[in-house]
Parts: sequence; structure tokens; C-alpha cells
Amino acid sequence: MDGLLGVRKGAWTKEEDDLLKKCVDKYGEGKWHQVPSKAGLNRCRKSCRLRWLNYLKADIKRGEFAVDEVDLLLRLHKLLGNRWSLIAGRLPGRTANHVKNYWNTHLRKKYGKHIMEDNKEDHQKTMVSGPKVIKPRPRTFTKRLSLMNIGIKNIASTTTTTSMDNKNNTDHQEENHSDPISPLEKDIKWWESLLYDTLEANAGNTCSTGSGSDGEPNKMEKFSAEQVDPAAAGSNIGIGEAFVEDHKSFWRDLISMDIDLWDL
DNA sequence: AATAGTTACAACCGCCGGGAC
DNA sequence: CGTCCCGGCGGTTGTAACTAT
Repeated sequence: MDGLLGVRKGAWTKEEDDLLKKCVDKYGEGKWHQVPSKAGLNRCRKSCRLRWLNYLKADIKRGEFAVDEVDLLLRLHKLLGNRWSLIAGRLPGRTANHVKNYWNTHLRKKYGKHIMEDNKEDHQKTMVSGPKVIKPRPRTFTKRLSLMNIGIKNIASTTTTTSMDNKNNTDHQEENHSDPISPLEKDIKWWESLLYDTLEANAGNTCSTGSGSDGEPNKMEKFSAEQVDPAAAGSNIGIGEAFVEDHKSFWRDLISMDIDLWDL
């Protein structure tokens, strides 16, 4: 099944895997255009890269998805859509390809219909009340952009620009005129909202409708409710500020970890 | 046992954005 | 500023393994 230029396609053999492993061990990841010649493989660069990233890399987690992974996948997919690489970034050891395959084979039939219906409902609501969607934006940080630079520690004063900020700067700049919250802060708060919700689920609150024993919603519930429906927060639209403050160090660690990973 | 249908997942393809020149 | 190359992404396909008839 060779291509026009004699490049091999199809399933990888054990020998090819070994050659690729040795090559990456010796020269490191990247420079994929050089890998086929250096490894002595009759494969295209893309094929080598894909094989490494999806199969050979040491920290790849294989096998069935755990319940909490599925739960997080569902939540992330609802928020991000088919942004498999972003979703995979939140599932340690899982690749975008794994996540995509798992969704397509296990979850799409089960949940895809519901999600489509949800989206339909959302759309109808939107037509009446206007959009209130918080959209995450994929961010790429340059090497020189340290955690300190992006102002995690002093987030409100940040003026740092990312590539995505450049790309989307029109709306962000417009927002900045009237909104004291920086675009970066908005995105981080978006992640906070997502992950607080996730924490809530993982903390054993398997039913998110549950309330505290005194009948009052707990902080997690209140925060989640505010995210889903800003009206639930009364005049304090959007964020449970006190709760965020309580857990700021947690988020610093989490976000810091992400940036470290992206920087690799 | 043979065949058809289904599922799971590895791999390919085409496109896009960023960086170098 | 335009072009080319590269890495990366999401959609799709091919096929082996499994199940039902």
C-alpha cells in the first residue's frame, strides 16, 4: 500500500516502532521532517509524528476510560465542542485522537443527541434574550511568557498579549474600554467555572442538584448556578468572588501546571 | 461453521496558522 | 508583503476484532 513516492502507509510494524523510538530517544521530539531519514523509516513526517504522539510516547494512557474521565470529557465537550486537543489537554495521558475516537464510538450516539437538543434550546433562548455564551479561546504562550509575566499573581493588572489575543484583539479591545476585567482574566475565570463544576462532581456530589443539609446551596452549587445562570447571582453577576479568593492558590497551581506543560 | 453486520481504534487526509525568508 | 515550509488539528476512512444470525 505504498504511495506515489514510495512512502509506506498503513499499520506500523514492531520494527518501525523501534526505529522511531530510538530516533526520538536520540534526537528528541520535533523536527519531524528529519525523523524519517534519521530513523531510516520509509514514512512521511506526519505519519511519524502521529505514531509517536498517539501510540509510542511514554506517558500515553491506554485502555478504557475511567468514570471520572468520561464525566470530565462530557463536560468539556459540552463547553468546547469538538476541540479534541483542548479536551485531551485536560485528560492526562489521553491524546486528542483517543478522546475523539472514544467520543465517536462510545459517547456520540449516547449523548450527541442530547447535546444537539440542548444546543437547540440554547439557540432558542438566545434568540429571545441575546447571547450569554462564555467562549474559551485557545491560547499559546511564547517561551518568554512566564507565569509571572501573564500576571497570575497580579492578574487584574496584566497587559500581556498572547497570540490568540492578537488574533481576537478586536473584540477584546472593545471589551476593555468598558470592562475592567482583562480578556485573560475572563478566560481564566471561564476555566475556573468549568473546573469548579468538575470539582463539584468529583467531590462525590454526583447529583449536582443536591443541596447542603441545611437546605442552602453550598459554595460550589452557588458558584455553579451563577455560572450557568447569571441571574441566579442577583446583582453580583458571574463569579463567586469570595469563593474564588478562597481557592486562588489552587488555581495558581493548576494554571501554572498547564503553562509548564504547554512550554515543553 | 459461514456470513453479515457492528464496533473500536489506528492511521490518513486536507486544511490552517505561525514562523522564516 | 508574499511565499514556502512545518507542525498541529479535526474529520474521515480502513480494517481487525467481535457479535448476531
